[in-house]
Amino acid sequence: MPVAKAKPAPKPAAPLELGGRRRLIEAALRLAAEKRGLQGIGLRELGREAGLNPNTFYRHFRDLDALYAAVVEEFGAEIGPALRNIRLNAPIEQVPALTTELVFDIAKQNPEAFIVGVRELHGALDSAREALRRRLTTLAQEMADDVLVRSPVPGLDEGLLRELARSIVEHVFLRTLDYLENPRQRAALVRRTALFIDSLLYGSVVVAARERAARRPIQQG
Amino acid sequence: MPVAKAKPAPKPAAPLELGGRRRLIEAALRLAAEKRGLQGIGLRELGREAGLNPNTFYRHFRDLDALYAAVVEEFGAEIGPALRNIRLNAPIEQVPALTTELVFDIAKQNPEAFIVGVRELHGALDSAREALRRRLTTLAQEMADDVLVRSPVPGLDEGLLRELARSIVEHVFLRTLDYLENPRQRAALVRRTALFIDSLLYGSVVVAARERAARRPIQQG
DNA sequence: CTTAAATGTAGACACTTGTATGCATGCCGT
DNA sequence: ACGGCATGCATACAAGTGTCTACATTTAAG
Repeated sequence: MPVAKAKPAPKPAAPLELGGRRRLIEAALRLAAEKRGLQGIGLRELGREAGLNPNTFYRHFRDLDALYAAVVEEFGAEIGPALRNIRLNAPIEQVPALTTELVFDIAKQNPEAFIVGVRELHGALDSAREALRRRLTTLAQEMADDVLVRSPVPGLDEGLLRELARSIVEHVFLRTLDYLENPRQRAALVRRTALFIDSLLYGSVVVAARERAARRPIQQG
Repeated sequence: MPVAKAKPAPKPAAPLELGGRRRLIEAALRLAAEKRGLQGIGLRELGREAGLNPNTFYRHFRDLDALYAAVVEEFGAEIGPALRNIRLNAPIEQVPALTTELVFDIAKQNPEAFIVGVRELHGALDSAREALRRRLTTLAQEMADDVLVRSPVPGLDEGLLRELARSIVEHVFLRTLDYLENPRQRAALVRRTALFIDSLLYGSVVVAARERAARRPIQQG
């Protein structure tokens, strides 16, 4: 097997049974997370990282945009059910911390996917932003639904709740980046994130009440 | 003046009095905002965008990291005093909306700086993240100080307030990206952002009260 | 006015890049 | 067993890259 003229960087020890496509996706995650983001990866570099010929790329992906789509598609794909399970079953006052712990656990298991996914949420790739936004919107809608089931609050606008859920989900995912960068601060991050969630939810009740009072100031007794 | 062999892309109409360094910084912002981020820019492409010879880059910057530092340094540099002016002088209930409006106005005047700055807040460049974090931390500390001046709340931990201020500043800056992408949604974004700020601040009072009650449940009468 | 510094440029070099063409091998379906 | 498909590879091409050396022009200081 002829050796490339470039200095032979040791190929990553990818599991033998992984197909080329899988290897390319995981190589892309590694490179994007530690370097310049998805778009900073050349496909020759990608091939090297995957242990494949650069041309093999075109056997699995039409172009780099197709690779980006595949990478982003995986982000946060299976996190929803686990979050809902906690929200619907755990003691209510523990839900913020427990759901944050879960997201942190999953991030720890898939650090590159989280780093890349969260960064691209506001990144330069239109299609990636759209796909990731849909993901977060879905998670937020599920959260709002669960909150209404467990803690029905009369007068709380469902749209408002969904709105705040969207901000909460975004916030928690951003915190995974802080956590991955400083694993020793996990406990503090969980505490602060839970506080954030509590503050936002309790505050929304206060704000809603104030708005109702502003609209009909005489109606209380 | 010899013409480059590459197809002659029209040079941007930069003000004639701008020096080379300034042109390079602004070219970097334009390219980073519309393409692949700071690290996706080659310095030949940068030179073309700035209307300069690629080698001129080395007359102003030691390397690309030095350029990145210069770009990031400018982000949000003068926004603090204007925000404080509003927080300390406007009617309290209007502060969230007015400060959000101000940030949106400044973002509209400097869209590329905001796009690049906010993205790099969680980007791949360690030094950029650090510099931007310091910027946001400073803005958050000023906000917390101003809130304590205008709305002193007995028992509200100052550390907690700073923490939430940090989340608020981050959230507002993220919303500038939404605004720049959809200028027609400005009013809705301002309303929602103001609601977020109110909810977080009011909620923190509720949460603090609940924590005090949990610690000494008998002390109230 | 002169000199030094600042700033811009041309040309060259070695290297990398994305992508095309064609070949090779293994697997799967008939 | 055979043909088609999937998958991997080698080679080549044109273009772009970062950075070097040396020269030129403008500006500023003495």
